Amino acid sequence: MKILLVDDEKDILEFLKYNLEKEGYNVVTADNGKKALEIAKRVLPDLIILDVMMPEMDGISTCIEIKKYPKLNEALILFLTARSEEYSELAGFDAGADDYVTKPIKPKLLIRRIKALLKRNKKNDTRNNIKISDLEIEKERHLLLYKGQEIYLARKEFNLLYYLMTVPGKVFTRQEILSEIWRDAFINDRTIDVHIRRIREKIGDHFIKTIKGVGYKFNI
Amino acid sequence: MKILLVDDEKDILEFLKYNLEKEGYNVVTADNGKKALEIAKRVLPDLIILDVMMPEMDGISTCIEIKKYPKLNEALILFLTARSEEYSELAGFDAGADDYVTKPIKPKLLIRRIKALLKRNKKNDTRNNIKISDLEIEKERHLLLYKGQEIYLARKEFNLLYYLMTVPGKVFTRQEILSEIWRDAFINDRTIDVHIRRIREKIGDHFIKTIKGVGYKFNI
DNA sequence: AACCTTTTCAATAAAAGTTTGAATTATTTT
DNA sequence: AAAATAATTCAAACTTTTATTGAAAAGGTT
Repeated sequence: MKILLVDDEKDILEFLKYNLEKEGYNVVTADNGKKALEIAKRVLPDLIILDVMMPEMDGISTCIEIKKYPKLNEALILFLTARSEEYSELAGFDAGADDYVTKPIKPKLLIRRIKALLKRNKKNDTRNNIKISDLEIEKERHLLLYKGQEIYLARKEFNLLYYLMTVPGKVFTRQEILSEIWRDAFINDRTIDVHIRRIREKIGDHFIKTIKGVGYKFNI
Repeated sequence: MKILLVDDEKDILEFLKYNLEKEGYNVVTADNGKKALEIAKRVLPDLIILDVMMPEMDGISTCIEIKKYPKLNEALILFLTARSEEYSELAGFDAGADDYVTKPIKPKLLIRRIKALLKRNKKNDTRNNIKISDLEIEKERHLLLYKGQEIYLARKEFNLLYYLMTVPGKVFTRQEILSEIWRDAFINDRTIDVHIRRIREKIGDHFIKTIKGVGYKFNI
């Protein structure tokens, strides 16, 4: 989870960076709006934390600029505002903010808000999509793309491949596969083989590797 | 995101306020139509949730009054209605409602609807029109244009197609379709098929794709 | 009330997806 | 190398899901 943190005060930048990284977030910083924009375009952060009050380009203008970039359109925006700047709340939401936190910032509160934001957004997130080399799977659209080509997979096939791809390289035992894809149904062991074969027929043999006596894995 | 919540019952007011704030919304409340109007003018909420049944000024009248204020024109309106008040659905939409939820209110459902509303409004802000290749749907005019040709769809058909088109490519499960289009009615599963068929009859087969065992999607 | 449209239901047909067992092949163990 | 174990393949059998239909019910209009 990548966060871009933008504030003109070095102290705040450091302080927040420290606290966010402690939580396991991947943090990059910028000390003005222009740099923020540059970095954002390159890094494509999931969340951008913007101080509203900044010299030159303020947070709101920065936000508006950011929103002009299609690739950054999905990024969440969180504003930091001083208590007094009431106006900014409104202007900020107009500019496309998803939340705001007032200064002085309490790290715990900020982190709680961030978590809430990310959670709220999880569904529309591309985390449901998995791309490994030239194979891409989009859960929501029930779509498998191999070299850009759409390939249709039946439900069980789709779920099975998706499952294997969630942790590429990991060997999934038959037992694991069974309890994830078939839940509590009792099925013949051959059924898994057959589904694996079907998938292989469609995407080729090299993606799914059999580890005899152990299970199957998605080859990286 | 600011929400104005209007209901004459204190309990409901509190209950909903609590649930909405837990979701991170900014909630103000009013216990009658007049106060609601005053507060709305001052606060300019993004969404106003109105109980239809209220003493003095009911929800629909309040809605009409609200809509008279240009600054509040963009505010989304969601009605709370008792199951029995059949009339209110139509009257509500006429008054400018964007959605309604029937009592007794399940907070989770309400929140889902709110999210859908806010999202819908953010994305296709141009009056809820969707255009995909040569198919164009105009919500407000209840109009479907295929290659410029007007095609008439019955209400359920229209809503269903519209729903599928809100997120082109996404597979909507029967469950999702049911809870969006039929809300809390109990209908036979085949009913969905029948509506899909009727839509296909009118616009051709290639637009709506069946993903067996999963649901339907609007093909991009 | 008569008429028309829309929506739903229920029965059947069709299609697609899933599972199985037997024969075969591959791999590991003894 | 033979035996044992595990995986693959195939086609047939089976299940589930969706499509289609016509008729009935519900809603709305004139």
